[in-house]
Amino acid sequence: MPIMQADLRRVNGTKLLEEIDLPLTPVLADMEMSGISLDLPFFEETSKRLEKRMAEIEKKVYEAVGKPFNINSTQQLSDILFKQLGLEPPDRGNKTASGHYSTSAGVLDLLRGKHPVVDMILENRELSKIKSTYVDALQAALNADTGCVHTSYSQTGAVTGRLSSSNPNLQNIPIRTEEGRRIRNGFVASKNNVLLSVDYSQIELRIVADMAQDEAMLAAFRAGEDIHMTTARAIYGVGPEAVTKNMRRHAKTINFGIIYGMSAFGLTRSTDLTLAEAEDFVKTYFQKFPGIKKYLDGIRKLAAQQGYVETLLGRRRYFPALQSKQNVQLKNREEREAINAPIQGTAADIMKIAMLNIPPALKAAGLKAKMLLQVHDELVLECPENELKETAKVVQDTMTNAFPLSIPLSTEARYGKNWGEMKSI
DNA sequence: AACTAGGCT
DNA sequence: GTATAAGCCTAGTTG
Repeated sequence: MPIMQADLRRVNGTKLLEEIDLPLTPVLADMEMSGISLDLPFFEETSKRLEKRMAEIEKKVYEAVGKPFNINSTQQLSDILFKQLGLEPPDRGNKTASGHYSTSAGVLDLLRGKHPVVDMILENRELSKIKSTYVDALQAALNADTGCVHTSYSQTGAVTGRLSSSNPNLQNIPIRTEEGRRIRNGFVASKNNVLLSVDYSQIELRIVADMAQDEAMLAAFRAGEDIHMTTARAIYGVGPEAVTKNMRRHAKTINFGIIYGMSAFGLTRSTDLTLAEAEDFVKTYFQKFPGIKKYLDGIRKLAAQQGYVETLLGRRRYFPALQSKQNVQLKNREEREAINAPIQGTAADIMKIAMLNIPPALKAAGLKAKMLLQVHDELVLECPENELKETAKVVQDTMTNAFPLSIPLSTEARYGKNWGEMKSI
């Protein structure tokens, strides 16, 4: 840790609220008050179904390893896999701090096919996460008077200026897996209303393009191109027809990597590329987007000189270790943080401005919609069905125009009776 | 309270 | 030589 998290929050916390941050508190208070409706019977049924399935898996696991144990204990599982069953720990046997071999999903994935218990554990892990953190916790958080769950937003919960959400956290509701995504079906619109979700498309990459003033990337966004497709064409040097799914996936990973200050080595960790291939891609990427390269070098230098970086709106984040060359690891880490902070922070600033502007814009248009949730680049609202189109237009316009960059911001809107099954507008 | 794991943008 | 992708919140186990 470069800085104690708590210290940074305290130091910046005062500043954020008093000097820099936007007067968002009443807006957040309204959202917390509104909450979002839960389909309680749905959660009750899901809980039962998962419980039954997990009991089946548990039984099979005990049979497969020859004895019962606590399936939720990573230590017990580690001993069973790597001592009792004699499986070989992959990854040169990296041990956790407690001296056990890791049983993380990444490790288990590499052990697939070596023993039948591995797949069972993986399924159990997924289901147990969903049940404990979501199905059960959300039911417990349901307010009986309102029929809604009411989160708490913190304006100073993230060092970058993002909001955070807790008790319950509604910014990490599953979506990636099929079973997880189903949880969203339990978040429903209240009577006669629909949910409307509007998110910014690739806002962070647009911010990078704007800050770096990289001509090629700006041009791609101006032309309304699929940016990952454009990147794939650039790094592979092929035409649009020749871009395969895999090429686009690699390009997407690189684009994300840029935002996080990732290295070529990091690329090999999240793709199937070899180090040589990854290095080659990064080199080509910077040749095709020279403005990005210049920008990244510039922000590293600036952060070291000043000891801080700023978002487009002047939100600062300090990096005390960056100026001393003592600890290389710490310095590298702060360097990555210094690259990410203005990007993530500017996106947060823009979203906050939009959230300030939306309620008055809705009011001026005579619309009844209410903002319910914010998930960093997404807003979830609720509105009467017959006001859907008009509401979407007001929200999208407000978000698009929240803060002008040298390229337009773009949004996508979806609606539905629940958060899991939404259609494009 | 530390550790491990895993959910999201 | 070593580690290597930013930012969060929550649950279960362990000592």
